[in-house]
Amino acid sequence: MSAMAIGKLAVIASTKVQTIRYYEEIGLIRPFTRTEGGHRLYGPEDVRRLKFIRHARELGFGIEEIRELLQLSDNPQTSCSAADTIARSHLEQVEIRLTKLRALRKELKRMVEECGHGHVNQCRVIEVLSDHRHCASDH
Amino acid sequence: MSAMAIGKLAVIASTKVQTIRYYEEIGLIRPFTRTEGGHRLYGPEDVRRLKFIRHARELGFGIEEIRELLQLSDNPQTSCSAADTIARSHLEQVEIRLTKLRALRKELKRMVEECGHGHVNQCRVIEVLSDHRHCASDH
DNA sequence: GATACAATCTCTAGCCACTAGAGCTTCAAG
DNA sequence: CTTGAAGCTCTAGTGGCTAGAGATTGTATC
Repeated sequence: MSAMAIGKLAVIASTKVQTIRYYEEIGLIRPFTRTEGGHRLYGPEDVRRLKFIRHARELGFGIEEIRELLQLSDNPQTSCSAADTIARSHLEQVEIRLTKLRALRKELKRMVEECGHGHVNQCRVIEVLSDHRHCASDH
Repeated sequence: MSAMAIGKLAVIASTKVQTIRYYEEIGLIRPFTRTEGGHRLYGPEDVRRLKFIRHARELGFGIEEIRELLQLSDNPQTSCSAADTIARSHLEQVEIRLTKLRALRKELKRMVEECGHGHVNQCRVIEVLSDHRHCASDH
């Protein structure tokens, strides 16, 4: 009785219909059955699975990482260490991105603060972009 | 005498040859001439231009933003305010990304710190991913 | 039961910013 | 003059969707 069409699943999991079909194409999720006419039908388990996927995507995990995590959660007996490894390495990547982004912000801030508000030929924005040596920090 | 082939330009500007050809395709940079055989030839002005592009890319500017910035730097008489606007709005985007990334890191940290190191059925990593409500902060 | 219309179906192509490779031609050193 | 690196064009692939065309199905109303 709880079977639903793709549109409803999309609303529940805050996804787009096309995205669900895309996830099916790449083998992340499948409707448990179809109607005679070919419409996909999903159950509560599919809702959980799709929410899992979307949440992991929000946290920045890539599709292949998610595929692994799904496999793990499908097999509750397996050791937690694989999931831990994936999450840890993902965290590392985030730390790296954060560091880069902070350096970037610093540079951009300096750039706009020093903009002379005159003509382009005195503009620090253009000048800084023209020559890497004007940068205070690495990036 | 300072004319160089695409390979040398690529080395000087720390780019790949294909990337330069791609930039040409989308109209960011053009060789000032070609050899009879069709090989691209670049001069010092092209080096500066490509470095400008690469540097802006490193700072996270999109191609269309760079296209505008290039136009500005090509016309030193124009007002600086357009460049300023582009840089400022870019800075804003960076701030937003930073905020999101910090929330993300927090969540990931909590996730891996609470991982029980047992089996997946008690694993916080999987559990947190399974349900958004386990998250401490928005993302 | 007929009709209207929303929802779904498949298939193709596009986005961004490159990157990689096939198969051919040109250039420069010896 | 030969050789081999470097260049050429063209096509296709990456990730993670998103959008649209044109056909079909499902469902609510009369």
